Amino acid sequence: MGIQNTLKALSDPVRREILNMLKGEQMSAGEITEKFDITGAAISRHLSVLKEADLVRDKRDGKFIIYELNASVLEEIMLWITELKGDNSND
Amino acid sequence: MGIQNTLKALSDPVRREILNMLKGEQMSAGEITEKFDITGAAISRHLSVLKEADLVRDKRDGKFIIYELNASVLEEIMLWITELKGDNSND
DNA sequence: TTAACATTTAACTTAAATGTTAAATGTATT
DNA sequence: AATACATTTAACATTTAAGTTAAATGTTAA
Repeated sequence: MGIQNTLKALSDPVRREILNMLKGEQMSAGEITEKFDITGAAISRHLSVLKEADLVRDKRDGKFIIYELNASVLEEIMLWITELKGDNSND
Repeated sequence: MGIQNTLKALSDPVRREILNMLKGEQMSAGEITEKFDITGAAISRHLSVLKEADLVRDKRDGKFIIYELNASVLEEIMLWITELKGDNSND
């Protein structure tokens, strides 16, 4: 994990869009794929990058694999940025 | 500009380290280079990526080119993350 | 157990990113 | 003006990332 994986995952626009789609609701890989103009295989790899970064969680539901957002990892990024900005009110 | 450039710039560990070094003080390209095990040319390109993303500003001082942090761009990232996390207290 | 469907994994291609060395640019010094 | 110094830019090699198609895996239903 770590900030490197997280920022790498966030640096791709398709992956950011996926995260945004998962904000409100859980979705299957197929539903996610429908929203893009790239193949399911490509989406699947994007999902695995997001999973690697722990930005999403997945679970199987019958034929489908359902993805949900895990935004808690982003706390670390917030912290890194906050420190960089010199807001050390919590040092 | 935009979130894409910013996150792309942040996704490299050398560039993040540069930003961290610039947190407290301004530094010349040469001083920055000294801290790494890669050539000045490589650092120079990293600096230009950071500049492109408006994460740093530069100015010439005689023979030297001095870099300083511009953390204000990170506000946008904070906002994006905040929205993703569903903290819509400011909608 | 076979067929159909959903998703992932593998093999491959292409494009982009990172590093190197060498040349170019700009400033200072003599 | 010539040399030295600081930095950037160009040309190139290597690695990494993102996409494609095809094969593999896992689940459901006939």
